[in-house]
Amino acid sequence: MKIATWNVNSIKAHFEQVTEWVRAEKPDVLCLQEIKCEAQAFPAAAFEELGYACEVNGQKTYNGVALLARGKIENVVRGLPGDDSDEQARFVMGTVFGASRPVTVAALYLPNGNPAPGPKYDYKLGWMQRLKALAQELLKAEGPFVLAGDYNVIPALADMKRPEAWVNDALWLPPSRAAFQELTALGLTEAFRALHPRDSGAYTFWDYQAGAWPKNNGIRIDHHLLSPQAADMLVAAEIHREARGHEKPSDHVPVVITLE
DNA sequence: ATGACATATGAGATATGA
Repeated sequence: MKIATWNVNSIKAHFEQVTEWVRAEKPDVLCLQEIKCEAQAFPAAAFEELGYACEVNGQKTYNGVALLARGKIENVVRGLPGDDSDEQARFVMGTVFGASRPVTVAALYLPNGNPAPGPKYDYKLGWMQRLKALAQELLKAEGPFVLAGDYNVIPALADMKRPEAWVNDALWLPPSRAAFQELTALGLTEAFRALHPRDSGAYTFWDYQAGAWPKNNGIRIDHHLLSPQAADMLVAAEIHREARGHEKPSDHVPVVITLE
């Protein structure tokens, strides 16, 4: 069972690239971030033709996430629990059935948090605490779940080309990393690093500016966090960096894990 | 240090991104 996550930076702007990739890779589950459209504007029919059910938490202009799966999606949750006043569309979760047993999958778009310090950074850290609370609840069921998406957190030095450029950035500041480590300390496994412990230089985002892509000046911020039961099923984790080389690409590339 | 580049909105310039 292949579970992909991809920040597509507008599904409208990159629709052809995304559907072409889906036809080629045939992920069983696809978590999309920054679709930048409301639910009714999401091209669900095109994905349904490709065999996917779609659950969208949409928003005009900014944010927006979608959970796509071959077959049905049940127990859908839109919005990260814990703050009814949060109107940003950054979370959708559901149960999918492609594997030997049901798997809960969340598509999440964690706040950027810049500039830090400030209210946007406070929002990011609060969001991460709510995500931790959700993970703690999910862990009680002792079943497989995957929290996949754009975390906007650089976990370690090996996950960026130019550490000096990120010293004061919300993606790297100690509280951001500490909150991320609180998630893994619960017992969650970060899939790519677990399978590629020494793979320095593997990135998932390259800025559009200043020739970041040709210089491989990237960062690794798109992750899958797995419950212990999902980690037991993990056999592969790959970054599809070639997607960044297309004409007019998203600034992020797909990351795909395989569970068996 | 700043801005470079890209997207959406809406029709020019601004907000956001990371």
